[in-house]
Amino acid sequence: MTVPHDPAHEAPWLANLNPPQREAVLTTEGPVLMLAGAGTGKTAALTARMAQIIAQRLAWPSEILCVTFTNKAAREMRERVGHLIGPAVEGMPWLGTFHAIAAKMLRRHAELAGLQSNYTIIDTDDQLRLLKQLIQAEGLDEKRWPAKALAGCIDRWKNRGFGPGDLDAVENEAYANGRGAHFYRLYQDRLKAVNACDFGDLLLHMLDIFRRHRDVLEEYQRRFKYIMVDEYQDTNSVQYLWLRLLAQGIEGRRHNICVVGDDDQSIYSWRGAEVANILRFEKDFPGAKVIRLEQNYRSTPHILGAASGLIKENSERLGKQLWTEATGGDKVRVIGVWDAPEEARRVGEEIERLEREGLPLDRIAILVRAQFQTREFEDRFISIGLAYRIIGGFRFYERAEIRDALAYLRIITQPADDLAFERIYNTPKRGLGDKTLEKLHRFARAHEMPLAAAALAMADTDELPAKARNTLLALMRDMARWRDLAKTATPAELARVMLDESGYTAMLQADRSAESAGRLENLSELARAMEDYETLGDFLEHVSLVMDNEANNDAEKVTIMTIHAAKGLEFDHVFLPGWEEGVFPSQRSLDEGGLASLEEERRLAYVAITRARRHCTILHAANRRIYGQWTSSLPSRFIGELPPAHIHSESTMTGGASLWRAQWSERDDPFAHLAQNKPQRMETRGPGWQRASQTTFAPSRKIAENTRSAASFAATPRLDIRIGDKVFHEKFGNGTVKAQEGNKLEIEFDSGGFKRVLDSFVKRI
DNA sequence: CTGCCATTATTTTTT
DNA sequence: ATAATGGCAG
Repeated sequence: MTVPHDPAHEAPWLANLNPPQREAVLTTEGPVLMLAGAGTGKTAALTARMAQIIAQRLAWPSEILCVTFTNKAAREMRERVGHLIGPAVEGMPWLGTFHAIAAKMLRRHAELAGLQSNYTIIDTDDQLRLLKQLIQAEGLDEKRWPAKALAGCIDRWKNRGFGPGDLDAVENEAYANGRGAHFYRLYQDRLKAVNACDFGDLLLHMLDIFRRHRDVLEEYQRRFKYIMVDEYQDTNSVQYLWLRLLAQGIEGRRHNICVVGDDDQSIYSWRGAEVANILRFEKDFPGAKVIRLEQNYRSTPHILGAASGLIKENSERLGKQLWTEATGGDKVRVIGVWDAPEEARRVGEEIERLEREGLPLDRIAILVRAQFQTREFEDRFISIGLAYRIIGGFRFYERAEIRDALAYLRIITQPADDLAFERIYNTPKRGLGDKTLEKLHRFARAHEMPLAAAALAMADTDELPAKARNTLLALMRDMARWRDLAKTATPAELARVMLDESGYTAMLQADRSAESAGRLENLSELARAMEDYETLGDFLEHVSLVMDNEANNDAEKVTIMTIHAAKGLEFDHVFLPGWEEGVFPSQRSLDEGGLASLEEERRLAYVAITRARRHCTILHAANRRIYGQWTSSLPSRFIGELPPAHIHSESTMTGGASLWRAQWSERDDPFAHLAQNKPQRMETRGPGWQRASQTTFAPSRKIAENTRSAASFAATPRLDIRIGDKVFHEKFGNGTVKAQEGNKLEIEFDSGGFKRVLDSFVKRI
């Protein structure tokens, strides 16, 4: 007995929703555009909407298409829907990333794209190698026409939904004087020949199939009664066309598509995302209901005020006014410092203060514009023994040793995978070189067979020197044996055996360099990860689509990452360093993108500020080393655009930021003497200048002091490590423990350095 | 085929 | 400054 509108009998997923959220959840029929500002609970609304559809029996879970951009978002969504409606989510096969869903469809219809259903998804590494071969084979100068440039073009074309035949004259000119389409076609043919496709192909092939095979398209149109898309402002053209085909169609039925996004958080246009997609949604789907989520549940009024004031400078907005019921809170702090080392020092001190006040480190983040900025903080935090983690940079599955191991696995499941063969055929070193590979290629091409088959055939001829022949024969025999083993062993067992018998493990063990211990560790981590998979195919599908690894959530650590990586996250306290012209907004975007990319930088700044829940601290330095060159810099224009009512400025230089700015405009380069390392002239200046110069030129003493303070609230020491032990550190390699104080160790590294590090960062060896 | 030296390019990143 | 790639000599 359901009583409508009676809160006591209301479905649990409707509780705690505000009116617009509720409207978005209850408007299940017809097109819906949900404009959800930062921190306004869009995921809550989206998951509730799914729960509503399923619970009201409007559709089975298998009849809902729900697309996200990242695996993380897909995981979170699945988890939250499961929380609301129970185990029925297990039956949501079409909740996932664009690529995962397209890959799944393509496995079913591979033959329509000229592939077999067990096609390989290649990564950018393989892609680049393949392109290089093509460029070489065509006799092009790779210096003049780099493979990277071609890869970039192809990527762009695929993002826009262009096949080799769809390029106009301008696009065709973009590579090798009008041979763009030619190379694009060669590349596609080559991929087809090795039964592979790249990431872009997953969507492009499916789009092509939908267009050419009405029956396939209609099957999916009938199946998907409801379509939901997260982060719609990030969709590129193929994704848009793909969605539009699926959402349109069937006569007489409502287009039940609901997209969620925020035009102010569109920060991926350089990757092909088209904000225009969200801006024209109402035109694409006439009668669309537009719902604005504007109540922010994350940040304090000052933080929202600062962010809103900044984003107002942009044109081309759909417009939203964020508000909050929260009151109080501190203003956004803007701090000017002398140089980048001081910036890192300052942030380190602030974090130590917060830590003493009881704020867990994992609620603090440092968000930077570009990866290179992380270094300064990393160095500083190592020396004061502050626990941090850097997100981004090298991902697990991108490491060379992991890729090698995966290539071994790929060649087992897919003997025609030439790219995998090339990758491992001389790794570890077997004495096989380019010459032999070239002969294999020639033979393979002549007989239209994969490299592995060519190797087997040539081992029986006199085409190769005896040594190479024997080596190849041995390798092929190994592969045959592993392929046999694959039938009975679990994927993890197979991996361990292969790495062992191929000599790969031995190669790393013999390598005494700093990284080899970590590489071995990574490989056993890989084998461990494989335990979760029944078949090798499942595992390989997983790694090619899910490149992230969510393993290091263990200890409380400060997070350092790029603003891009922080999108969708929130932290109590956020530090935003490097707000200087040329750094943020970045020089490159100012140079090449004009107003549009400046606005994207501003949106990025908006995303950065809105990550903060309670406190936000912006920093800018007067001097910074860029590409090894000391450069003076001006505070970012974005700082000037923050409403004064919501910020509090301070500076380590006399007179604060305003005076510093005034002095800056008086002369061409007041800091030039510093770049030339002449500290003596500093004595004649005011106390602020002295302080700045002192911290710049005599950092060692200060570091020593701070190190003490950091150790004073140290945790308990590790009992398994004592002085004299050999240990391994991810960044510095092997070393010997010279001293132990709390959880800090002093280690003399084999590479020659003497460092203080946290004991949780080292392993005993 | 391997090791060494020189040249070069250094935003953001998912899938 | 720095790391990573590529060419050339041994």
